[in-house]
Amino acid sequence: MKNKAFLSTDLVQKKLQEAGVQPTLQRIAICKYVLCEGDHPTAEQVTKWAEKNLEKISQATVYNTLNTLVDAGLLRTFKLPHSEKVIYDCNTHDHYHFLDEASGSLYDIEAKDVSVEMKMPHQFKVNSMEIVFKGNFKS
Amino acid sequence: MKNKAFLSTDLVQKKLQEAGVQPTLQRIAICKYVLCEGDHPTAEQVTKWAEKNLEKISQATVYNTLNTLVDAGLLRTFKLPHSEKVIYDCNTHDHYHFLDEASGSLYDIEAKDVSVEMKMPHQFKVNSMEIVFKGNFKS
DNA sequence: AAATTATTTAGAATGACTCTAAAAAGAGAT
DNA sequence: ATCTCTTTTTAGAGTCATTCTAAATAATTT
Repeated sequence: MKNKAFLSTDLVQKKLQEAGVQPTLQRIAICKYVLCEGDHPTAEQVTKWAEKNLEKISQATVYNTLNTLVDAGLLRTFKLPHSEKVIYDCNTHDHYHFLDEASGSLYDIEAKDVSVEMKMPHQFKVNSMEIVFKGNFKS
Repeated sequence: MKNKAFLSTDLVQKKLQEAGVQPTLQRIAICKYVLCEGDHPTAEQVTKWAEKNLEKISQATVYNTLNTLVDAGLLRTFKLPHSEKVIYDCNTHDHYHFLDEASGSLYDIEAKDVSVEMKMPHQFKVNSMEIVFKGNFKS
């Protein structure tokens, strides 16, 4: 399911610069995780990973960096009903989510694979939708 | 849009008893608001209303009462992406929501008025969906 | 290398909500 | 009504994810 290419330091650096973000040590490291390895991580998971993979990093930097990446359009955020924690998503295309209720795992569902028909009063002009499918994933 | 019947004290009391909840003064009052007058209120809005309509009420009682009503099945809760606050919904039937992005107003969308077609891999067994439509409501 | 600007950091602050333990209110039996 | 026993209510402390603050550090420009 998770199918992300490894990104070299150079490539991450380039990505950051293209997005107008100064590629600092901390940002490059966090990007390597959230843009590749990480699968819908929370700030807590990013912090745990960063503490293992960097000499030293502060909680605040993790949040600062994630917010910077969101502002730069490299990440998106959302929350699920069952948790207070923000989830960071490197898939910035139009898509929805499937939550496996047994494991808590999240899967991306492409917008093109879902069609929604609405017979609602014409006063409602819909610009966008957020959909969370919940159920069981059987591999 | 808001189309709720007035509920007398007696009726509220009966509703609470049927749900197995002791009808105290505070609970009856809060029910009158959340089951009738209130439109997708937050705890903050319930507190504000309660402070005007009761001699005295504590923040904790508002939360206790709302949680009791949720446990009793008289209310549902959810959150919207743009706010940290829990929203209390007296519509406990299967339904979705429409958020008017200009005003922040919420409208119920009946599940029967929406049909969702999914062409997703068969490993996904969907049990339920949460949908938030966002756009403009033009009355 | 000095000056200017941007980033990182520790720790305090925030905000919505929950917990704690004591006071008050109800319910039931006598 | 009165005495238990249980349930609610309450004020205030606590929690948890996240943001803010202001000082230290690093990077970039001059």
